[in-house]
Amino acid sequence: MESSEQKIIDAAIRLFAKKGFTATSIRDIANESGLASSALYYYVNNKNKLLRMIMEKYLQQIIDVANERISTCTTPSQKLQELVHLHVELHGKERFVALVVDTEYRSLEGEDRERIRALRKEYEAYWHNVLQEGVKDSSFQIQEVKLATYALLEMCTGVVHWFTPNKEQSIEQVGNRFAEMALNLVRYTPKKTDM
Amino acid sequence: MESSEQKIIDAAIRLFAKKGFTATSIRDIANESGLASSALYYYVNNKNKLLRMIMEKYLQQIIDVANERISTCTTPSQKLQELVHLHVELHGKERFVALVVDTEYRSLEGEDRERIRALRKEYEAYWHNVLQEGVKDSSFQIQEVKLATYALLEMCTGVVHWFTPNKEQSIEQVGNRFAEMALNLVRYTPKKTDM
DNA sequence: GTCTATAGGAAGATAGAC
DNA sequence: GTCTATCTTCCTATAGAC
Repeated sequence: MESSEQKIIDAAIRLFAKKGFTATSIRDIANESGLASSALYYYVNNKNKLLRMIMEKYLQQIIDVANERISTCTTPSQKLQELVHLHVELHGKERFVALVVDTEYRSLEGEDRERIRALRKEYEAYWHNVLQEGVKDSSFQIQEVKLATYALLEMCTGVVHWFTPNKEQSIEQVGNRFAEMALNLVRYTPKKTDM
Repeated sequence: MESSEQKIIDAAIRLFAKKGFTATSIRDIANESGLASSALYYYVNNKNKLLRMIMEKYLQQIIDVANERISTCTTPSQKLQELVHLHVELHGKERFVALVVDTEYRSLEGEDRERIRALRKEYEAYWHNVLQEGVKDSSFQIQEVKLATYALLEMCTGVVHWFTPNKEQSIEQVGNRFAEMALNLVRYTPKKTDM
């Protein structure tokens, strides 16, 4: 049994992803979730808070999982592969919410915007630190860590724009290929102690 | 002396990039370009045609330049570097219009959408073909050309999301680094005849 | 070409009944 | 919790004067 609140959130994610935040009206969300438009205000302060709530939950989730996955790894190359797999698979499996998080930042204002910005920075720091670590122990050869961070993040985020679930290729397979490409990009060379 | 039509287009690009297509009203564009809102309809059928016009012009431009640049190259690695430079620099220099082209596809409908889709496919084909060529002559080692195409395109397009003009790093320098990373990603190994 | 004025509809949000 | 009804504001687009 799904709660009305969950129905509203799910409907909002679908519609925000398809039409965009601004193009989606409160009435649209109400229709999609089978309620009157006024009923939404029982659960949500306003449309902007609904967007913030969706983005915040998703970002907190990916941060938590990233943290957990990395903590079990010993080498930078393992960590990078974990990050790529997580990011790619989440963007392939939860495409709607990922699309909303990636494209609707500009629809936020003031405090909401700052909060989401902070979470993004926090997540990006994981990637940056892993690359830095790999440069320090010479398993990666990167000219500019910041540029490589952006390049890798954008490459993996982009999955959301072209991947559609199909039987020819699973998102896990895409994750494998992307992890390989990521290691190539940072010029990974295994250390003797890794083998 | 700038024409009213050009003022309208420039204002629309700025506003679409900043607030998004749907969140930008005809009145916003009119204010930004110093005209009454009704004056816009003298030049433009409606808001949707304005978006199509902007996207079409930009895409046709990048296709034409890509075609021209590639035609003077002899090896796949040269071609790939040219494509990366062009894409990165255009996304760094014309950030507003690039952002509109990259994020407002979903605001198009019907024939407009199909037209822009066709142009995107046409442009992506250049990248795909260059990678395929490199695989054939063994200068690139790629597992799946299609995935590598998407990875590279998204990585280069992403520049628009984080680059801001500054004196520490020019967009040309970013282009150089990205070209290096692209060659790493495809496992480029120079052939004897290249040297 | 550009204006003022306005038609006609849809938006976000609230009031108050049940 | 959920509804119907409604307020106010903003939207796209057009009419018609200059």
